[in-house]
Amino acid sequence: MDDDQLSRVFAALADPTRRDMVARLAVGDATVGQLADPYDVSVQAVSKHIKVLADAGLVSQSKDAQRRPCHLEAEVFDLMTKWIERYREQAQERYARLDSLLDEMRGDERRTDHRNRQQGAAS
Amino acid sequence: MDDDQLSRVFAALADPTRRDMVARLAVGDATVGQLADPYDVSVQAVSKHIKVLADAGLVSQSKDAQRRPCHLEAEVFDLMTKWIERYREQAQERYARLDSLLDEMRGDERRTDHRNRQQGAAS
DNA sequence: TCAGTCTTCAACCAAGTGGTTGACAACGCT
DNA sequence: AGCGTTGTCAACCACTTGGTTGAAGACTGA
Repeated sequence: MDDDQLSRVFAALADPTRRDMVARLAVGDATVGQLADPYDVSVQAVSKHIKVLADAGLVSQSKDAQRRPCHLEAEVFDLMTKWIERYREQAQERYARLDSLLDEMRGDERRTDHRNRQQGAAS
Repeated sequence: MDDDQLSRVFAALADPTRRDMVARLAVGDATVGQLADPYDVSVQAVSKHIKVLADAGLVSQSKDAQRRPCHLEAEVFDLMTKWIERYREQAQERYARLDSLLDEMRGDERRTDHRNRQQGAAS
């Protein structure tokens, strides 16, 4: 199921430390130790983070003696982008359609009224 | 600051049920009850899910008597897309740069740290 | 072979998450 | 006023998660 991977990818990127690592890896490959360096957490914790990223398919690891260089897999990003774009466009399209519809009937009551939304929690 | 919201957005979309709701809301606004209908979980659970989506800024709620119609906020998707695109492009760019570089020096070993990956195991 | 380096595995812990049920606030309808 | 509807809040529970420490596997180098 593709859905499952999508969940893993989103979950993986929900953590700021892991997003940071992705940013670091976008610059170039790095070993676990090199990735762990900037943070003051244990190497084991970083190793776990990498495992999460790898399970999501965002990162792959190769072997270099004891080292395990991490490499960013760019393709998986497409999976996300596709999902996002799909619903963003759909929503915006609907928005536009609605605008013209409201423009037409101006004052008629449809059972869906957008427009008067009011964000509750804004800090 | 912004980083925090990005975390919330990714975390919100890591749940398949919530992604499903976003898909549903992309078609048109819906009340909590309408959103809860397709799933066999309690309305309270759905209410919680919506709260998560709302906290992430993906959804807003308006008032219609007792009802709380949910509305998809398309703008926040851009935040994600921007983040994703940034690192995807960066990684792909690096990839291309590396390819031509390797093509040039074919076997020469540079001491520029991030160049020495072994990349033995591709899928 | 033996010490040192790099990484992962295993067990554990505090905090967070998705689910439940019960209570209740807010509202429309008789 | 009283009832049914809609949604949220609060407390609780099982499970996951991000962190820790300790041990061990895999490899290099003397």
